[in-house]
Amino acid sequence: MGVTIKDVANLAKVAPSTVSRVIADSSRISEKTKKRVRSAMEELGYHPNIIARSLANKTTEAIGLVMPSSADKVFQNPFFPEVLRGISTGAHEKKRAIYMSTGETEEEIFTEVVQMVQGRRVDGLVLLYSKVDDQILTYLQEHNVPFVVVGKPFKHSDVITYVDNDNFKAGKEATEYLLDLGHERIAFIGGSLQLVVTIDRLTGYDKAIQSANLPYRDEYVIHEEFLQEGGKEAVHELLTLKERPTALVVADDLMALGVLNTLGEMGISVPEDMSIISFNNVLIAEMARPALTSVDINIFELGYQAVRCLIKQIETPHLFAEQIRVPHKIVQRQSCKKIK
Amino acid sequence: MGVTIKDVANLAKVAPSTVSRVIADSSRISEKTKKRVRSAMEELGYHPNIIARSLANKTTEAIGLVMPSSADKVFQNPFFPEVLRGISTGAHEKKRAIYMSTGETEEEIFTEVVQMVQGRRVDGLVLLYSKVDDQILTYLQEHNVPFVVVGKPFKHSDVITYVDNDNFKAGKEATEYLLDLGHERIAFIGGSLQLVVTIDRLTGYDKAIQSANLPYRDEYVIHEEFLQEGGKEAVHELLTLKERPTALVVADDLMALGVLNTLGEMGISVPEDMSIISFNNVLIAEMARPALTSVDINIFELGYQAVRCLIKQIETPHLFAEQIRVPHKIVQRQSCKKIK
DNA sequence: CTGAAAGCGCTTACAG
DNA sequence: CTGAAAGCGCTTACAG
Repeated sequence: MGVTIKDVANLAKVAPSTVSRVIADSSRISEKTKKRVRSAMEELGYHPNIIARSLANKTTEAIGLVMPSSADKVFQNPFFPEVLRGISTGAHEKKRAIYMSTGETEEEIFTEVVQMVQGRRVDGLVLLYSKVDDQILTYLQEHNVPFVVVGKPFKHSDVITYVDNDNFKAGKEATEYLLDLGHERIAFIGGSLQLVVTIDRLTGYDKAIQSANLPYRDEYVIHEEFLQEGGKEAVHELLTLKERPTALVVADDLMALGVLNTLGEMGISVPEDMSIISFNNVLIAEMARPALTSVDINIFELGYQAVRCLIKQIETPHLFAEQIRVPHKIVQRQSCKKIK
Repeated sequence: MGVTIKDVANLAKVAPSTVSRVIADSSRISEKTKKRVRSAMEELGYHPNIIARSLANKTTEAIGLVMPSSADKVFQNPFFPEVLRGISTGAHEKKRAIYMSTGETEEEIFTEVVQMVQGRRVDGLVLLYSKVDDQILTYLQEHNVPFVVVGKPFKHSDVITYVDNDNFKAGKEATEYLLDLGHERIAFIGGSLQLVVTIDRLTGYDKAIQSANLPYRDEYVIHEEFLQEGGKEAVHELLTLKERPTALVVADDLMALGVLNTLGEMGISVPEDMSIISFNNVLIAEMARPALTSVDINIFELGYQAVRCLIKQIETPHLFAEQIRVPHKIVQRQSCKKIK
């Protein structure tokens, strides 16, 4: 192990700098020497040391991925592999490698990001979440590191590049869908209020309720984790109410699955006694019984576009921030019904 | 951006080498100067350049992940995020970062691996699959790169470190489970025969069939992709037979889901007309209707142990190869029934 | 079109 | 316990 540019230079009888230029396919080198150098590389089985190159020219051809904290839980939600699939596809097209953080707590992840950035391991980052007070985002902004966020930044969204659905509109449409079916007691089950996606969808829900001249009910808005367990908790809370809702907007399929199972255990049948519309439209939405009507948010595309934007930013400095809206679409299945 | 060891050295009035030793917390430096240097680092907001360190000491604190080809498809199977969760947890415990390949074809992935290795981007690799003729594995062996495989290597398994279930036994037990229910016409639906996991489970199936003195039927063994589509194809093949099987051993839950859906479409009910036992025990096994009896192979643990072994190998050279068996367990649900 | 030299930011024998 | 110097394997002005 250890064929270097020098060995190639010796064999090809040129200077190391020439070899370097051949690797970069510089137009200033004659075809003849290029050939000679290349065959020397071939003969020796030379492969460039990317680390050394990175140090010299300050570029890594790698992008970093920042997961939300509690990665452990994140991986349980099918959103993640799907967005990763989009990211991976985009990175592959642009010949970039992916570098992943593995921290569990917010603090650890912050440290990792600093190390990625200052350690010059990556040329830029994609944040796989967007939350209200994010020290990581602030850090990246301050240090002028190229980054893009999947989701809408809470603040300064006009100067930050991001890829997102129109979650306000999606939340509104989902709610209107239930309103159109005649429901008037509609509850909202979302994730943490720290997550911008929750805020946006909730705002859309509010708007729809308000436009329909229905009373706003505090007790109809629940926040839990984007996991089955979260859905379960939410149902328990809602069913203690005197005036139970007849329909639910659930901000995540996995959560909706928990809702469904818990309702089932309690003998409440969907969609007869309760209508449900959820978000993401991952495989489990289709598999659930009844199959879930769900808002398809095009997760793959979110990841794919995020990487494209990031690489554009890395390649052309001082680019203006770019905002990309990925369209959504309600996919109707069997979890909603007209109210009697 | 750009505080270096030199800046720190100047401020602390020591040599750069001393700063370096303080970073490494060398015992040869007095507490007094350590303190001085550390406060200088603090004051300047110093963070080590990991790339430079890697170049100097030839270590990266990162591990590489090699996906099976067609990563695009792999990400659709819930096996992947779960094994990644284990890997991420293990990597995090040992403070290693994860580097992911993004290639689509075998050729591309091979190139990426060579670049990771020769480019010194990673200290070692984990292969997330095991197949019959794997040039990547051969390459890593030849170049003495630390690596571990999730799954059993086809050849030289005694000198390669790997983490796997006892898939022979698991395949045998799954088949015996059906035999015990009185089934005699049992088919096997597996993945590509290039994958060792398929071979092992199939061999176990064969063994069980043989031990039960049942005839071996070529037409009862089908190979498809580990996707829903694969399950669908398999069912279409099996149902053309004159003597249809009454039970199926399916080597993957996602595939089993495809089987289930296709049988449903054809009006064949599970478990009344057909029993199914599958593998992996991911969420969809539990969600399927009927819920699938599935062999839990402890995917998280496969990933977690793989990383632990890898890091052990990296840290202690010339270690003997290690083989780890992760236990499996049949989880009974509603997809199997005694034959009438 | 090509080469000699400096530099990227660290680490690590070697010397004292 | 600390420092001066060489080196890790590249790239890139500068010079010719």
